[in-house]
Amino acid sequence: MRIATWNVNSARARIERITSWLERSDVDVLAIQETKCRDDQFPAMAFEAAGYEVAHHGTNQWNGVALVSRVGLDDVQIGFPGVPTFRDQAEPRAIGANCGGVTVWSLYVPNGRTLTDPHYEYKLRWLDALWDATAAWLGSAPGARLALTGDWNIAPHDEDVWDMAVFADSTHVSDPERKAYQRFFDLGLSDAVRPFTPGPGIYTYWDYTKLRFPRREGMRIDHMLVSPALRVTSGRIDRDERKGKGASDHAPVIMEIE
DNA sequence: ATGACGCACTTGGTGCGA
Repeated sequence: MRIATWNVNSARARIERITSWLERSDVDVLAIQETKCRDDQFPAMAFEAAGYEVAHHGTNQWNGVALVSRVGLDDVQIGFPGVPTFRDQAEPRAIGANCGGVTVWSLYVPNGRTLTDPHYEYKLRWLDALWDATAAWLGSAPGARLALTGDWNIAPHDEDVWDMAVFADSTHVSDPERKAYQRFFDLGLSDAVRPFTPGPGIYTYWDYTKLRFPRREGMRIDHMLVSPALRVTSGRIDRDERKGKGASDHAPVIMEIE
């Protein structure tokens, strides 16, 4: 089974590019982040015409997550237990479902903005709550087939950004964020894609500004974490999809599992 | 070549992104 995750930066603005990529890439399940629309605005029919079932969770122009699958889409969960709020608002940042026997989550971790912004504290709370939920899932079902995929908004190691000096005192590379991410490995999860795409210089996101993409100045912040029951046979980052007019600023990340 | 931000919105300035 082939599973992918992709922050598309608006589902509506990029729907033709997304469905074209899906068919070309022979992907069974795609976890989407930043759909930037309400449920009634999500272009579900375009996915259905391509043979995929659709589950979307979006409330306004911000955030928004979806799962599309051609191997089943059952037991859809909107948010995870204990998902935190920001300024008393529940944001659409997590959707999960059973896709062909694998519980796949599409996750859009809060950005954090700056180290002193309330959004940063929210980001850490959000990650802790996701960890608690994951620990509970794996605690009750140690053999669970689980994939936590999405835009984690964390560069786990220094080599996951092109220049650490540029990110001094920025989010995405701070110790608390990296520790919050590393804790997931304590649960037995592993990075499905990194063994197949060793760095340095391997990224999943490039800023639209300052010629970051052609200069190969990016960040590795989109990750797929999998439970021990999943055997991963390959992984890749589709850098070509970042090329050309109308690209998202993130590239799709793909894994193949048995 | 892979090229100089893009998307959304009670729409034209502002919020957000990383």
